[in-house]
Formats: sequence, C-alpha cells, structure tokens
Amino acid sequence: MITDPLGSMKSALAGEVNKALSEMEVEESFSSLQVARSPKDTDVYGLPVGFKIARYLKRKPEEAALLVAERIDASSIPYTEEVRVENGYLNVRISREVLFKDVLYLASREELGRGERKGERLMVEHTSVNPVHPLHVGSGRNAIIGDSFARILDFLGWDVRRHYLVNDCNLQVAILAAGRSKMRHLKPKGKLDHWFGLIYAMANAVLEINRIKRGESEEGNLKEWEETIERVRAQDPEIAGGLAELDDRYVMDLLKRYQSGDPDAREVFREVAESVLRGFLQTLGRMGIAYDQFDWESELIWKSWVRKSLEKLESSGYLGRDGEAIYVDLGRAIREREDVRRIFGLTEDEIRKLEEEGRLEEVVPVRFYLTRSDGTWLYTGTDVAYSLFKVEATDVRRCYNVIATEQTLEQKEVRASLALMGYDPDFLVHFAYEMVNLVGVRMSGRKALYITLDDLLNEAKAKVMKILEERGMSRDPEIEEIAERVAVGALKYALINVSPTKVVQFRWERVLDFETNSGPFVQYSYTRAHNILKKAGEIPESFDPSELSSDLEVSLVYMLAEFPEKVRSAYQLLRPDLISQYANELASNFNKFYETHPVINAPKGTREARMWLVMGVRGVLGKALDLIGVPRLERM
RNA sequence: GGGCCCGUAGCUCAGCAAGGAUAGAGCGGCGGCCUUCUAAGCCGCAGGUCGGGGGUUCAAGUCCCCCCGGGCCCGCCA
Repeated sequence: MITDPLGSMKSALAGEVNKALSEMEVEESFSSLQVARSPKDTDVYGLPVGFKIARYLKRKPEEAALLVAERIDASSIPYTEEVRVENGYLNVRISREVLFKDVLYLASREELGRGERKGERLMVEHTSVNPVHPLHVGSGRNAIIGDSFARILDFLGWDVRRHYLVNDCNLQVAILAAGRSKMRHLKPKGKLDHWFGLIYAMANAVLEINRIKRGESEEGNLKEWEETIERVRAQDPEIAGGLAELDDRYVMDLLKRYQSGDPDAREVFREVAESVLRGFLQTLGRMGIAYDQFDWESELIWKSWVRKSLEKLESSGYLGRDGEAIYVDLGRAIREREDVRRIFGLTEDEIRKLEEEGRLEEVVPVRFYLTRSDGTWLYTGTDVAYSLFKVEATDVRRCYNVIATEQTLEQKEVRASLALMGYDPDFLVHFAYEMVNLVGVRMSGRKALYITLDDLLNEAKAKVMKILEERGMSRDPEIEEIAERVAVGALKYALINVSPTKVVQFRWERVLDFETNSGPFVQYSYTRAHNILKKAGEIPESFDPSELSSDLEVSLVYMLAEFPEKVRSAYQLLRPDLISQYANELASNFNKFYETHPVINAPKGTREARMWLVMGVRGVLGKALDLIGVPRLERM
C-alpha cells in the first residue's frame, strides 16, 4: 500500500526529469527530496531544472527547461494535472481531486507515512544513567530523545528493541555502595532514587573531606563539601554518622570484590543499583518511557563477555599491556588499518603527513585503556564487551547508542575496537545529543545539587491543576490524570524540540509555558480536533475535495501530505525534533482554520469535507504526538 | 596545542543533509477579539549587516577557505 502519496509524486517527477536528462546526455540529476513547493502557488511543485542544465545545453534557463519539459510524460506522474515551465523551474500542477482524497483517507486512519513491516530488528540503547542519584533534566533529554527515536523506527516498520545498560560496576556506584555498607542500619525512606542520592552525596563529601585532610586533593574545597553534608542532613538528619573512616581504598576494594563476584559486595551493590533503578523506572513510567531489556554491566563481566572481547582483541594483535593495565593499541591500528582510519575520519595520506610532522599523537588517540592496573574494569572495557554482546547475543541489525556528544571520542574508540574484533563498526551508530544547561543553576550529582525530573513534573502538574481549578473543574481523579498528562507533554516537548546537537538552554518558564510552541499547545489542538468530530457525530463516508477551497484548507491538506517525508528525515538525520516542530506548525495552522471555518454548522457538502479534513489533522497530529511521546488528550 | 560541535530578531529556536522562486516561528513588548465546534486559542504592529572576511556559482543563511566568539572532548573518571 502506498502511504506517501505526495512522496510518490515527487519521486516520479524526479525520475522523469532524470530520465529526460540522461536522454539529453546531461550529466545532472535531481533527488525527489529536492522537489519543492512553489511559494507562489499552493498546487505547484517543481525543480530548478533550467538553471542547472543551461550551461550543458548552451541555452537560456527557460529554454533549457522547456526542452526537458517536452520529454516528460505528465500522465506517468501521479496526482499531476500538467507540467510546465516557470522562471526556469520545471513545475507540475497537482490535481487536488485525487490527492486530497488519498491523503485524508490515509491521514484519518493514521496510515499516512507508516512503513511496511520490514521484519528486521534494530536496537536503541538509551538512558543508561548511572544508578547513583535521581534523574535530572540532562538524563531526561537522553531518555526522551531515545524513546522518541525508537517510536519513529517502529512507525517506519522496524522491530525495535529498547535496551538500558545498567552501569553498576563503576567507581560512582562503588562510592554509593560503600556509603550504604557503612549505613546498613538505615531504612530507605520515600522515593528510592532520591534517598540513595543523598547517601551518594554524603559518601562523596566524606571521601573528599578525608582527601583534603590528608592533603591528597588538588582542587578540594572543604567548604563546599561541608555544605553538601549540611544539605543532605537538612533533607534527612538520619544520614550522618558512620562514614567517618570511609576512604578511597575501601571503595576500590569494594568495587574489585563486586567485579569478581564476591557475595557480600554483590548484596550491597545490587541493593543500591536496583533501588535507584526502581526509582528511575517510576519516573520514566510516568513519562511513558519503557524498555524491552535491561543489560547489567556486572553480568557482562561475570558472563565472560569481557573475557571474550579481550580474546578477540588479543588475536587481532592490537592488545597492549601497561603493567597490569590492558589497552587497545589504537595508535598502531590507525596506522595499519583502513577500517580504523575511516572511523576517525582520516586517510592514509593524512596519517603519513601527520607522522612526518610528528603530530600523529596530537590528533589521534594512542592507547584506549580497558582495565585499571588493579585488574578492575573501566567503563570503556565493559562498553567494548557490551558492543560484542550486542552483535553476538542479540539478533539486531544495527544499534543506536543514544549518548551525549561529550562521548564522541569514546564511541569512536569503541567502534574501532569492534572493527578490530572482526565486526562491522557501522553496526553501532552514535546518536549524539548535547547537554542541558540550566540557566542560572549550578548542578552536581555528587553534591546533591540537581533539579530532578520528578521536581519538574510535579511543578508543571501543579501549575496545570491551578489552571484547571481556575476554570471551575473539580479536583477529581480524571482532572488529576489530565494534569499529569499535560505536565508530561510540556516537559517532553521542551526537551525534544531542540536539534539534538544543540545545547538546550533550560528555564523553568519553558516547561511551565503552555502557549504556542509547547507540548500543551499541540495537545490542545489535537483535543479541539477530536471534540469537533465527537460533537459532529456520524462520520460521512465520502466528501467532495473541491469543497476544501480556502487557502487555509488547501494548505492544511498539503501540510498533512508532507508528514511522511518529515518522519523519514527525522529517522535519517537523527532528528526527532523535526517531528515536534512539524506538529507545532500543523497545530498552529489548524487553530487558524478552527477560528474561521465552522465545521458542524457548515452547509451540507462543506461540512462533510471539513470533517474529513479535521479527521486527517487529528490523525496526523495524534501520530506526531505519539512519535515524540507526548500523550494525547480528549479533554483538557 | 589538537579534534568535534554551536553562532540567524532583545531572548529561545527552525531553515543548512538535497544551494534556487519574497529569510520563518515562539517568548517578551504594544494594540485588538470570548451570546457561535474549549481563549492552553486567534488577529494586527514593532523587531534581522543570517558572527566577520574572502571564494565557488546564473544564484549562498545553505558549499569551500581563513578569522573571531562560545561549548565539549583529548583521564588507569563516567
């Protein structure tokens, strides 16, 4: 089934033009993606053919375009009424009759832009936050982007597996576990990730203060850490004593014991990691984010994935040892292997030149350490093992790692290691996103200084409740549920609506802003569309497209028709924000229509056509909301 | 020092992948619109040397080079 009528027109047009050009022996071609709407005429789409080929034909652009137009068979381009040349452009005029029917039919059934099931699996690994303190806005961006991308892949026809790597084997978790082991007598209170976050901050503070006292800390600021202790005590006075003798050796020893499977260490590590994770999942669940599988870093060690990856790297000949510490000799691999060079974006010539200038080590990584000299695994080591696990122990064809841009180098190093182990490094795609900058707020997980997602959701929800109560709605469970879903929409939209490679400048006002270009604005528009249809009652079986004749109506249908291309772009460019931008624009156009085009009270004929238009808008807006994970509401 | 990313209206951002037909939104500011499908809405006004300079091209916000400003990374932290 064709689910992208406009796209089929565009590729047919580009195909016809390219065929004509090759017959004319012109070495130019166009992509269907270049077919653009005329700014002057809503029904016209075209390509700037004349300009492009004037040179080859030694003609004026207008004449050149005419020569191409002569060779084009308009009847082979769907939805096309005529082909003509204007201002050097080769344009087609769309026949609304069929296009509108197809688009609105597909849109209303939410089939517009949907891909056929491919029977292929892709993995999206996202969130994967260290289980040491509550989720904050930065981790929220990861989860929201990852979840949205997974939804996009699913809509386009892949079978998506959402994985979460539980990083339970690193120093940060060890610090929390060490703190907990000294305070076993305390019973966790309240939300688990919040409570353990306090233990984590306390343990960090004690460790730092002890370092400063021993004169081991370089940049230690005693006062800040004493403030941290006060901050924790203010939130829970019980979390105080018992940590005085905590030191780095104890922490490292605990980590070492956990990695080697010691049962006592295991008990405390698992308690903290599972508790914090449970807290995470509560928050993520509120936001409609779920996973198919949790992979535990510790299991990668215990189930020998780390050993397997070492063996493979050893046999590649690029494994090195620095005392007891193990590393991948990327410096040599880059010099010797084309596949590794490609990952770092360098050619053989460039490498040779850099070597001659003695600057090679300035530009490329030399040693990629996998373990410490005490034999414990670094996150890089388990990350390489995790990649091996993904390739060998799952049946996915490709894996998207949603990881902050600051990890770009590490991700390349992991992909290089994958190549050295004999696998296609393109199996792993680094879906990079930038951090969230809280304007005017200092954040530090280690100091228990953060704005949590829970705080944001609760604050936003409280504001929605206030608005609803001002409108005279009572405080009942249904209203509470509406407030919750609006709050989730506001937060998710605010974090997704920026291009992933840009730093988000985050302000409270942004999440609490429910006006145009916000989650609630799009939700509201969806609700309006829904309620028109609900009130209108029976859905007419058919409609007359010529009844949709105003500029607003026509451009709304064309805008719906562009949705499939938007979704494909979001996938290809790793840009879920394209969907939220689109949804906002569609909502905005729909609201303009809403103000001036009565539906229910429209004359017969017009009423049916407008109902179909509203059905189409509701379908696409609803689907766009689904793809960015913003809840739909039927009342708000 | 090296690498990657960002720089578009007072602020926050689209547009750059695929160069084209008059640079777009929102917020904030000012002024209007609720007896008619929910005003979380709509309409109007004000606001731009697209960081700077070269170049390629019939055509540059978009491509190339140089420079300036900001962020991140270059750990036996994650």
